Amino acid sequence: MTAVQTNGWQFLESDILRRLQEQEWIPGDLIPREVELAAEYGCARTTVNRALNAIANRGLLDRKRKAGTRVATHPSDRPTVTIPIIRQEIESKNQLFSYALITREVENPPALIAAQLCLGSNVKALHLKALYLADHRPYVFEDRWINTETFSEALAVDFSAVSANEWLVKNKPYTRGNFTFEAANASKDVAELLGAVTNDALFVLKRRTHHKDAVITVATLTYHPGYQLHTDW
Amino acid sequence: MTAVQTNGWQFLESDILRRLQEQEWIPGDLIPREVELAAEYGCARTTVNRALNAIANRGLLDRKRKAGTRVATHPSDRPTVTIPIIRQEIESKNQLFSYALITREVENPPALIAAQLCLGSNVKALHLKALYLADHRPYVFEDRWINTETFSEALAVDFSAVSANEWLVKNKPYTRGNFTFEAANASKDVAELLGAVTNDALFVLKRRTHHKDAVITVATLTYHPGYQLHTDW
DNA sequence: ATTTTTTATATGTATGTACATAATAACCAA
DNA sequence: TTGGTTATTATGTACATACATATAAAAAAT
Repeated sequence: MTAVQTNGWQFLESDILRRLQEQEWIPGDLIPREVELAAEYGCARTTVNRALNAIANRGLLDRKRKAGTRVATHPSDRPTVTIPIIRQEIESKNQLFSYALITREVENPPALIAAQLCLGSNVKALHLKALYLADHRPYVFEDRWINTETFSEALAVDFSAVSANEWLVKNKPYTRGNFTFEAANASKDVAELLGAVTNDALFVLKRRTHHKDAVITVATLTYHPGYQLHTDW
Repeated sequence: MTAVQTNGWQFLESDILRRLQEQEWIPGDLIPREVELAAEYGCARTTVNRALNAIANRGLLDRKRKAGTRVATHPSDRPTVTIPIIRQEIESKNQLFSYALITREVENPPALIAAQLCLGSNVKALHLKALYLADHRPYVFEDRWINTETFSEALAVDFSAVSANEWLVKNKPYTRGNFTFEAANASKDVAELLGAVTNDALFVLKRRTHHKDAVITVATLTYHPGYQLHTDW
């Protein structure tokens, strides 16, 4: 599947991965030292170092100074789930992307949201509800709160044309945060919006976005029935 | 939040990340060349190379020979969702892990499963159903098919004591495959097993595991109501 | 104008060397 | 034994250097 890399350190990487797969060394085992592998492969220790580090970054090797390099004992699956910008996700399926703002209010968030936004009580925030559509069919419903204390620019933006999702990506890139995936039964309101039946199981993605330690926004994305998030590893 | 790295290339990495966050360069921009950054920071080009590559691996920079290094234009969120071994996941919450095999049959899989296992029609496979418990409460229900053509050793294993999950990790480590996350309404049977109510929205994880291009197993993991998969990035 | 060829150049990779550092292992003292 | 000190050593990092390679941009040819 993966093309052969004739590179050097990349060849080394794939060759050592092969040896791991073939269980030449089993989990917990100490593999040969860098100098030994360098001799075996006829290359510099630097090159071995680079290859082993690449594998260790994937979590398949544990490396410690002086202790040597061991085969990881908990080879937990670490697939990288790429959560795309919604527009990109839809357009990559060759479907027409569209977006509809439902409500835009400046109001007091419920306590839980306020806590997540690190807001004091009785501080208002910007509350957006919007629907993203693929080929005019509901794709995902977004319920978003934006912290206007740390992020007052948002108040000046009319999110009817540009989605908060895209606007934020464009104006506050390179932020961090966290995600939660879960399943939830559709409420009557959400079911109506998504063309679902009340109580349908829906895939829900909650995200909280920071920018330099300040919480910018929390969003709950409720996907249409049947949505699947896919990943290889 | 992140500790300051005094390392060198790691300092460089975090400093360049900072400059990205502060939008010194915006998406699409060409950032200074390696030699220029090396001069600016007073280090070798090798060091800059390492730092920039680390950032590019995260997807925040796009690098091309001769073209230079640009700030990525689609900073899609790429959190690494670590899907732990179930035992580890439970024990890391300081809960008691237990496991119960429900059924173990060698039988003809339904067409869809047969296709996923790359099996011809009328070829039997090993079918396991099991329940994983945390503090004696149902945690996740596993419905697994194992390809006994590519993986005949499994037939000799009695999965009543060791879970297929753990046995596979131990005996066929370093495999690859793919995942699908979705939400599903609980069937009557599954609801009963998981202590849920029929129709409850449950988080479902489907995985297909390969070993050197041969499909080993497909598994559907249905989590207890309220389960959340969490990740930072 | 369009296509092809050439050139310049930024990143990619490899190596030898040197020193730093973490952590085991060996040693010694109580 | 137990506890603490020291020596050893495998990996971590940095640098100078050299050459490879993709490719954008310039030059030449059509």
